[in-house]
Amino acid sequence: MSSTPEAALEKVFELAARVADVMSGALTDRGLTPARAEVLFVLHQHGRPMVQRELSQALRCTPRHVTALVDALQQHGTVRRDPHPTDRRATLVALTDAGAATAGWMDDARRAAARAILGDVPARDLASFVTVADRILDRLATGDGGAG
Amino acid sequence: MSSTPEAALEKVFELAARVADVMSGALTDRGLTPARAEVLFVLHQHGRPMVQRELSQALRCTPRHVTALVDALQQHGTVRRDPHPTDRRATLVALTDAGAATAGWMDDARRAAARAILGDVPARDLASFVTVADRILDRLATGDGGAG
DNA sequence: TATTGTTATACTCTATAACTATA
DNA sequence: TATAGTTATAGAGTATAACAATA
Repeated sequence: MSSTPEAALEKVFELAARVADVMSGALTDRGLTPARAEVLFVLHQHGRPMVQRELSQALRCTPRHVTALVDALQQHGTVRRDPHPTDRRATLVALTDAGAATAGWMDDARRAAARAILGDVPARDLASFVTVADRILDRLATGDGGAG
Repeated sequence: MSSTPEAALEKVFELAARVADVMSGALTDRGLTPARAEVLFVLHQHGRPMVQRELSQALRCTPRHVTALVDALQQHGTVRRDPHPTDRRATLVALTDAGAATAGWMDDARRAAARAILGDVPARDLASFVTVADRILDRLATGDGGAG
């Protein structure tokens, strides 16, 4: 078939856009945006409260943006700001009970979506898929992709 | 190894984000944003000037946004507004020489990047990759992904 | 002097609604 | 009455720079 590098790369974009659309819709229903949901997800995966500086690194965004995201989530009731026990400059961001519940739902929804979409794809194809994806990621991390 | 549906879906996101980062950087060097570059690309692929309404459909965005994008590109010198020959309400958006050159460069850069990243990936893996991707896209187009 | 988070400012993406000119 | 594009307005993502409190 048309298994050219160009076609494969285009698939990546198309896929990400479509899947993101679906997820974004589900998030909107819960009063969340993708960026804000990502904060909850990161906190959930980390398992403990995080300082905003850590969040800005994990999210690859500016401290300023973290301030805005946490402000919004605080109003949303899913996140809480606590004083850092030893460093009075820092702020600890923790999931509230509602936030933990939402993060748990996102976790479940992700798994459910993945299984619904890919559940009956042959394991061999899945493996090849992941292999190629990892290869691309390696290339991008190591050298540049030659896109300059 | 970890060829679970969850892992595969996560790869899609990671990939798209990283590749988009690289491309976005190259675009910024030319004074373009991804959304604006997409306008040039669509015009380039279409091969002829387009009415803004057509652009809004092709780009899946609002007419309002098209106005803003075309405004910016006009100032950027890559796009031109011409009166529609028969419908005086409509505006034809055409690539300027500079715009055509930029679109050509994007085309080349995309191909070059795809080859640089995936050029030596076995054709069999590439084919599996595309197969899985198409499968996901089908699922998303047909039913929902079960993400609700 | 360096770091954490904030305020100030700005640009971009994106959407809805109201309006103008034309069909 | 319907359509093409614009102005008006708004929320959200994202960035830089200046600044306050603290280390």
